[in-house]
Amino acid sequence: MQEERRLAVLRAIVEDYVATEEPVGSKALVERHGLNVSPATVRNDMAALEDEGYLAQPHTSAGRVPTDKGYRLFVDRLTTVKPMSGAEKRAISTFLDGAVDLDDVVSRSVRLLSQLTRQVAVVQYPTLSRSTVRHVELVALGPERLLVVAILSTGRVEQRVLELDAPIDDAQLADLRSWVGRAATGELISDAVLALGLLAQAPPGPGPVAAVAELLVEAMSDHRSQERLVVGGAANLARYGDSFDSAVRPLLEALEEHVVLLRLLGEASTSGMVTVRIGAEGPIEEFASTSVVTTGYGPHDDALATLGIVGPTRMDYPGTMAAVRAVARYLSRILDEG
Amino acid sequence: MQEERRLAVLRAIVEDYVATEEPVGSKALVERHGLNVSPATVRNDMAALEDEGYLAQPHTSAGRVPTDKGYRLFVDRLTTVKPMSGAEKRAISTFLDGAVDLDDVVSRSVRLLSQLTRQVAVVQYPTLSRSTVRHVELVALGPERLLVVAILSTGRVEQRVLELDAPIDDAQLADLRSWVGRAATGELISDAVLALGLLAQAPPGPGPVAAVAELLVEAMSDHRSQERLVVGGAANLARYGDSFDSAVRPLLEALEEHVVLLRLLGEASTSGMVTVRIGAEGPIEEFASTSVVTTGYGPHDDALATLGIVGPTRMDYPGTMAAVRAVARYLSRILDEG
DNA sequence: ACTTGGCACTCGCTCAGGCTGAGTGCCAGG
DNA sequence: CCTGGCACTCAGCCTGAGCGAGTGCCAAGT
Repeated sequence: MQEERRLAVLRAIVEDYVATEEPVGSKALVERHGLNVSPATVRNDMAALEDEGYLAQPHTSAGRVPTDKGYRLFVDRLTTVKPMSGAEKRAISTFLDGAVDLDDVVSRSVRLLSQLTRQVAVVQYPTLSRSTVRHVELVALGPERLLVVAILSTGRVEQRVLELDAPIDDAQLADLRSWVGRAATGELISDAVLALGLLAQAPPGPGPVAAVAELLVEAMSDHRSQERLVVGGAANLARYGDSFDSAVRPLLEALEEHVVLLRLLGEASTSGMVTVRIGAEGPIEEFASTSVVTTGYGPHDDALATLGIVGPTRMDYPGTMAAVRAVARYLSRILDEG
Repeated sequence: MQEERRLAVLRAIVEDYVATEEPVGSKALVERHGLNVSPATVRNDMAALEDEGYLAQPHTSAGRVPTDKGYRLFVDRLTTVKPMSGAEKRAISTFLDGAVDLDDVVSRSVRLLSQLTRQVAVVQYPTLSRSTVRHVELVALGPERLLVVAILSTGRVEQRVLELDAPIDDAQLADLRSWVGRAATGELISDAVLALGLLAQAPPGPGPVAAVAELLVEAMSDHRSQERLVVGGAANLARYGDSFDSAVRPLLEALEEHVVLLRLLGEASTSGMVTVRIGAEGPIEEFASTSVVTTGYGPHDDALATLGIVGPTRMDYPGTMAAVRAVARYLSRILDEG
């Protein structure tokens, strides 16, 4: 079947181009891959693939290069997921198991991912929606100033200073403390927020409860932590040897704009699956000439947050996807335990 | 006096080279600056300066370029500090005044500094040595697990989980809490550590006090926060147009190695003064072809931490030094208030 | 003792022209 | 539908010439 062979040709071209970074010609193709046809045949196939938009020629009389559409087809239909090697698996687990707290876990993940893929890695902090409230502490900083500290099961600590309308004495504070503690401790954040809301509106509640509750809602709602993310391996951008000033600079700038990055990650946050966004498929123009490989992660295979890499469209998709998936899985497992 | 003119020539060469990025010749020099001598005279001076090691020639018949030694002399003797413009001052204060907490202050400072200097900015988190303990909270997570939370006057919260040797009951915990609170609350960190140390060794102290004290020492000692720093404006590295792969990549890598950066900042942390390390003057080879402009900052003009920029040796030293100093001052003032 | 104009020399940079070779498209035959 | 052959294209590389900015040195002027 010639259709099948064409796909094989496309696959071969993608693989060669990714490896050599040079337009690949018909002759080299049949030599390097075991295609049992002549270069002329391959040329015909190439011409057809070009007509359909999967390939392009940088110049007349140069080899072919995959287009974004070509990569898309490659990723969708021609990729066989290559499993991580045993050594790699071991490296991942030893690398991540040494982490001591959430910050450490995240920063290790970024480093790991960027080293594994040799691309720029981005890891979003896990949201708190699934974590529970371990403890809420109220500390009087002054007669009308209250420090509210919420300790969450992920090890994260959220804190706010609250200005009260009226002074509060020790007894009231103790009452407030025990009420809030009973309402929130051990609960899921969403439940704690709910309970505090009820508490604030119930008649026996003293004045500040409403304010405290509101503050907790704000502190615990995902904003803060969901906004946080870590970028690593920017040095890998240096491999964009050719188009530097034009390509790398805006990318570096975009990578420091965490808001943009969050949008990028948010775009395609499906759980379980690895998502690949190739070239201009996404809405963010700074990343129009890159590909983004992401996946969700979180305890219980519940996608709390997203992690992934940014790299040139010309990248090793199977390997990268495998690495992204593997890191996400290990990370999820660690969150499960912690 | 010809010695004076030579210095003027050196200054002019540095200024021109910084502006144009091209070796500067004798003719262009006398034209652009108001030197009332002929090109030939300037050539003689240049030759002399080259003999003394302040200038170098990229090629036999090209203009002159300052050497590291030349920049050194320029910075030490030829720099007139250019004050920030009113607009710049206003920009700085409005930019920094909007910050809501310490993290925000630091990240805004980095952005500001990198935009002002168009270089890579590095800001170290302020150490805690001058801050006081606002509150210490002990929370029982289980019979033998204790969460220790220290709230510091900077707004920073340090927390650790402590595994006890023996179970502790509520009464003991309350005792411990009040002892620790009395010993530490309101004190400078160093004093608190001292007091806790005494408490731990005193006969009436219950078992865990020693452990708690030790933990607090560790948590409050500068390690954690002093290790933290933020880097921004890496995109400015893209202006290293020429030597890219060779120069930028290792730099980007080094910038992610915070340990290395801390060493770099620590090297020259004098308070008040702006320190300039040019080229290979420092011990870190990754930065041998860059200059580092740093200064200390902190409340009460007390250098708690260091901040600065990393850029090519060919940089606008007066402007950069002014910007670094200005940001450090505003930052110090903000820490004073907060 | 400096400064200056003049002059010969160096050498990196740019541009045009020619060659090479990889790669293509097409066609006719199997 | 595949294949071998053939003419054609064109990017990349090399080369050589010419240009011009810049230098170093020297002899003359102040």
